[in-house]
Amino acid sequence: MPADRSPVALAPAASVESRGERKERTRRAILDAALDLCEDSSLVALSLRQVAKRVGIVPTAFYRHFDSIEDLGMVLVEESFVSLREMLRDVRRSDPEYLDLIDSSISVLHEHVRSRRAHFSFIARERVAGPPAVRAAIRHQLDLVERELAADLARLTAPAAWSTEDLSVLANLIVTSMVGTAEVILASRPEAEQAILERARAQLRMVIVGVLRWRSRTDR
Amino acid sequence: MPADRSPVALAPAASVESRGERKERTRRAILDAALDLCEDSSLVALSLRQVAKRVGIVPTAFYRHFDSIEDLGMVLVEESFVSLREMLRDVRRSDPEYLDLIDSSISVLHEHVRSRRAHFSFIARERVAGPPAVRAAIRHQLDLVERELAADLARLTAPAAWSTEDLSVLANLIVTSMVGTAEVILASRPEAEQAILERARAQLRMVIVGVLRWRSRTDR
DNA sequence: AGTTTGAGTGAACATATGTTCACTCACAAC
DNA sequence: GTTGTGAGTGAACATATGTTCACTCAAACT
Repeated sequence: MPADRSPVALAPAASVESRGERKERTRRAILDAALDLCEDSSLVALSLRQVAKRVGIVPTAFYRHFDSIEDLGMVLVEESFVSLREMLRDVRRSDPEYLDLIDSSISVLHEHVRSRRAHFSFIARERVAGPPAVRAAIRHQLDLVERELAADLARLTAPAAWSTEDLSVLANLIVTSMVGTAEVILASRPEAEQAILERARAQLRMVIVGVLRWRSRTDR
Repeated sequence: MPADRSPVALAPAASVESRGERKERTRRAILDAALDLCEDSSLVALSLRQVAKRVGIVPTAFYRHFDSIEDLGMVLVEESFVSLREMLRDVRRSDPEYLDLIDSSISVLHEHVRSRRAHFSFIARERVAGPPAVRAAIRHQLDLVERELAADLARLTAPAAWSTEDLSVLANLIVTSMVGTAEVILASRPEAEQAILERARAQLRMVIVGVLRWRSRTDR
């Protein structure tokens, strides 16, 4: 009875596959199952046996791929931040179709949150609720992102007008509101999504334009 | 052997107590134990037996007070928002000692997060990681707070300058950044706290002053 | 005084969990 | 063709979990 009524199982099974390919396939299946299962709880409430059952393997086989659920979690952090960085890459390439960089950023965010929903949900959730090591890893990654953004901003603004501290604060602000917006999008019912996006745009506009004008008027 | 090496147990045991007083005491002990235990995981990873052991009662006695852990969680939501509203009350009474309302708000936030740490931690965590019903309850409460803040802001600003939609967006922005700041304070090591507070102040100043000036310059 | 009530007990259950161990047996290397 | 490796198996374990049931026994009510 390997047939279990699980919506997310192993894989469509490629015709012929090498030993390594097979292993990679179940590894992916484990990661996907974990990502999916912890979406309505948390990594800390996820059991090894749950994911094994979902994947369609025996619990012990789990150990061939990961030492523990926490170990699995650390891999998911890496993976999720690959998704997040892909998003940042798209944000940086300012879409010429949009006049406003802020509006296009929200669109890109929305698009990526939709297509990589599980990853963004994972970051938002485990950032505050995950096992300590996972929490720390996520915070570290977010700090890195923040620093990169500060460097980007330094290139975009007049060097004299902004101190590195100011840039750092601004970068932190933007990253924080980005995470917040992602959370709101994730929590929103699909039909309310457009309204929420419009609101997010208005908010980001308020903040960024406000901060920029504030800064340009301040002497120090 | 009722003596268990648990740092948070039942209570110092009042001299003579009525039946109802006794019940209330263990009820409180259960709430406190749950609040404390789920701090480094989540409600979804909290077991009935854990809290029973911590309190020093037998697992079945738990049912005399709550139907389930989730039921307990709903009570903790109510309780935590009492703490949050106490903070808001203190924020509204703008401390005459401080010139700047923003600075004083951050101080009040800091003070309350310290004294009611478990409650704020609970809200921040379960908001995204709790059981669905708990998540929904927290979101609902935050929406209420947001609406009240919008009403406050309406009283504080020129009626013509701000549309209700704008006020709503601004209120949302302030609540969001309040939650974010609380999270940062909760996660910070004590010795870095002052620096973090200074940064939070700078950030809130940027945002609020920026938004205000932005708005006053906009015609529509 | 006698009776009722209900917080807390203790045993028992079915089930879920992490982890171990010896095993199979298809693929890869020789 | 023989051999070895290592992903996946299946049984077994000790322990943790939610929930039940019949119980105690002191405070509260009559």
